[in-house]
Amino acid sequence: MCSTRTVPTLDDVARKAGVSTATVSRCLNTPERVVERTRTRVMRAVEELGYTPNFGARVMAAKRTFTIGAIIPTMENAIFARGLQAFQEELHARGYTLLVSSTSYKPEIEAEQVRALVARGADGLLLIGYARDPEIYSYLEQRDIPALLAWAFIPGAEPACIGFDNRRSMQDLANKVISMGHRDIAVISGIVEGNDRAEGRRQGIIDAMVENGLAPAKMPIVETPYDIENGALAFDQLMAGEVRPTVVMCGNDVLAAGAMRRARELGLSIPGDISITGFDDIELARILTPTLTTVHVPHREMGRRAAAELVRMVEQQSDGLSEQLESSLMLRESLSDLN
Amino acid sequence: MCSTRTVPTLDDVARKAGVSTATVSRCLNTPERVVERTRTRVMRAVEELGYTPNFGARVMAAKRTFTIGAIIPTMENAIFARGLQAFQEELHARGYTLLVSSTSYKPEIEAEQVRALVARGADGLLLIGYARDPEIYSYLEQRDIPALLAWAFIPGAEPACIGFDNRRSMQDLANKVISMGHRDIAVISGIVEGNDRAEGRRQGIIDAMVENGLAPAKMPIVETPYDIENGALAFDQLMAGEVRPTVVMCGNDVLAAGAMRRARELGLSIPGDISITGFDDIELARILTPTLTTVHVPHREMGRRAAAELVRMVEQQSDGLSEQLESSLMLRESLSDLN
DNA sequence: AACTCTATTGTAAGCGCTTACATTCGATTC
DNA sequence: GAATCGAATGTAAGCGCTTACAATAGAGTT
Repeated sequence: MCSTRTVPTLDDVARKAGVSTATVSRCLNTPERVVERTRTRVMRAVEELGYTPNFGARVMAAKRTFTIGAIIPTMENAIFARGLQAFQEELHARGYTLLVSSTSYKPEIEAEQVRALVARGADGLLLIGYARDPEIYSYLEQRDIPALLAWAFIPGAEPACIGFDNRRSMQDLANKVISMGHRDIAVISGIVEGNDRAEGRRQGIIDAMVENGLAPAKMPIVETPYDIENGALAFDQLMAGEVRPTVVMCGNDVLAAGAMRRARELGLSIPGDISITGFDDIELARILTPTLTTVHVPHREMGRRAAAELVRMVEQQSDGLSEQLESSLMLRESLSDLN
Repeated sequence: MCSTRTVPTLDDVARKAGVSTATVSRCLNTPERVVERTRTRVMRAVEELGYTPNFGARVMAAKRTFTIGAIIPTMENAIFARGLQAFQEELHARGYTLLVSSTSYKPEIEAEQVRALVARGADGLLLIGYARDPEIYSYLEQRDIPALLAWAFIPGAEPACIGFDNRRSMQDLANKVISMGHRDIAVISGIVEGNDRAEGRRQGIIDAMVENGLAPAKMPIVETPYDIENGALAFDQLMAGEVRPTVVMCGNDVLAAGAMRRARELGLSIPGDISITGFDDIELARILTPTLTTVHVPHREMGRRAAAELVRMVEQQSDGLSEQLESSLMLRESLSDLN
């Protein structure tokens, strides 16, 4: 009750309970190896002192923390939020704590964050996508820290990944768009450098064009950071081009929302004057007017599975098993059928 | 290059550079106390070995981590995202690392997360709002860990807070609504228990009614967790009531988005048939159709200032100075003037 | 040249915990 | 009652780092 302002240690507990520090430690870590009578005595001392183990010391001595780290490009938009929430819930259910940190899409910060998390004792790491400084991978390998990649899928890749094929998914959507009679496609892509997901999505559109005998070289592409405002700006640029596209395919829903806002501001009707598509199927997609045609990604599922697999890796029950999830097309109002 | 699979320690570096461990430690922590010639030699050894300090050991010996922890109710919606991003950026600029963890709005998890973060060496903590188990506060006090509360403002409160007056802000909006001729107000509130912000906002509406001679007792209120789907459901409930409201005031923008979606699904025009208001002014508010009338909260500003103040507290330059930020009304299309 | 004094470096004692190994304790068996 | 054996507990050696204090080296002084 009275705050002594000095943090109790294992020793204090041991002294108070009249046992050795080893016994206290065992009560905390392997209670079944301590006889009930002593255990309750020790636990009472723990309670009364308000003792909490010193984590640093614990890590140093035991090398296990039950902490998983996740490094995401940004917390600012909803793309990762839902998957991460599921990831966290699943980890919690398995007795692990999640610590999250973000890079603001700056690759040079990522290495720093990885070190920070590892240094703070993360038993395993969740990273987004593949593209990153190879030193990060060798660092993790040297430290023997298991890592799992999410939001991407590349068969047979190392480290293991759980996600979907961004390229293929976007290609499916583009095929659909083309089948609906669209020929003049414009693209608002996320920044491709250092972002394999954005790259894959852009490439998927090109694949579809080639597949359908269209010339991808002429296709206008604006590359811009993922946020609403930039989506709007990019839309402006596209409208300033020579050929007015019949559809603007966006690298994600956030860009699409920005594009839609600007279209409306310019007095263009969607999908009457121009169609717009997104990617991710975040909640946004269903509350926009018109509702957004996009690619649905099973974020929660991905988060949950990633948690399960990463825990398995940390506990040495798996070397990292990649898993591909299926995305699906969500055809909604923002895409018109020209046929 | 060749991974030895054994992590180098201070000792290894010292041996390789032909100096004592103390000198290596000094090179890393107080380089100005080491003469240049030795320093470069040591640094080369560090490089070649790929040495990174063991954090646990460091914390244990030095008791400083340059880590700040933040515990937020959820990562899943955008309410905290922007402020947190700003918080993180500002911390980074000051040489601190941010670790985030979320409670999924479950109060009982919060204590656990606080311990987890403190145990992992957080020098200071950012928490959201006031309402929480008092034990958390006494725990932090005992450990002497500075904490700062954000997203709320209560003058003279302890610990210090940086935020805005939720109650007063919502009252301002409600006054505006009433001044536009609305008398039949319905409310979709967030869960009030354990959430002082939701509580304050709801209360602010009541204040305004009283102030304007309306009877708050008759006002229909639905209380529901903050998410789009629940906003939609709550809207249904409200529409099933006896008196059809002319306006639905929502506890935040996310609930408002859900309400708007459902209104549209029911064929109601906004604001023709019914007005809707939100709170927070997240990006969503401007891309909804119609655009959402809401209360603008300076999230980035709040994040930045919180970071600055918390660092000051951690570095003992402040005992925690509360700061009130101003919110402002954003009058947009979703609210109609009945006059 | 002998002597101060300061800047640099080294020595070694922890920080709080886990765990291998040693010891003790009881119960069981003969 | 002595011997045996497994379970419970204690002892103590680290884990990798920081830092107070001690030792040493150089630079100035006289």
